[in-house]
Amino acid sequence: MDEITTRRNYPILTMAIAIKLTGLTARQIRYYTDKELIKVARTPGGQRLFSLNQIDLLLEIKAQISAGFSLAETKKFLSKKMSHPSQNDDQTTRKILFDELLQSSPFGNKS
DNA sequence: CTTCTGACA
DNA sequence: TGTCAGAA
Repeated sequence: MDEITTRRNYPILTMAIAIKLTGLTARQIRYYTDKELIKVARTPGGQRLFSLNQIDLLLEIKAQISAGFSLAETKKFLSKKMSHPSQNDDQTTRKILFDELLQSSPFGNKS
């Protein structure tokens, strides 16, 4: 596991930040974490702390729920996602973004 | 002041 | 899910 991955798993983000970054309500975030859709870290005082990766998972949960999936289905979906990290790593993502750049015109034909 | 839990609508 | 109370 490289340093970047380790840092992206550092749990230091508060509820307030998670709310702003995901657009979800505190109620929803607590509900999802309680349902173990994702397991978050806690401060000695019991406050939830999220890592960048967990914020990302929250966004995926939001997308799944918005798409009409149940919590149970979303939970399975995330489990599968976790078991196939190679499908979503940086190299793959960068190639996708690069290919998209190649497809757009380099001559600013769109205003 | 912010977040947590449990509970009721 | 929203919201309220009481505690941390």
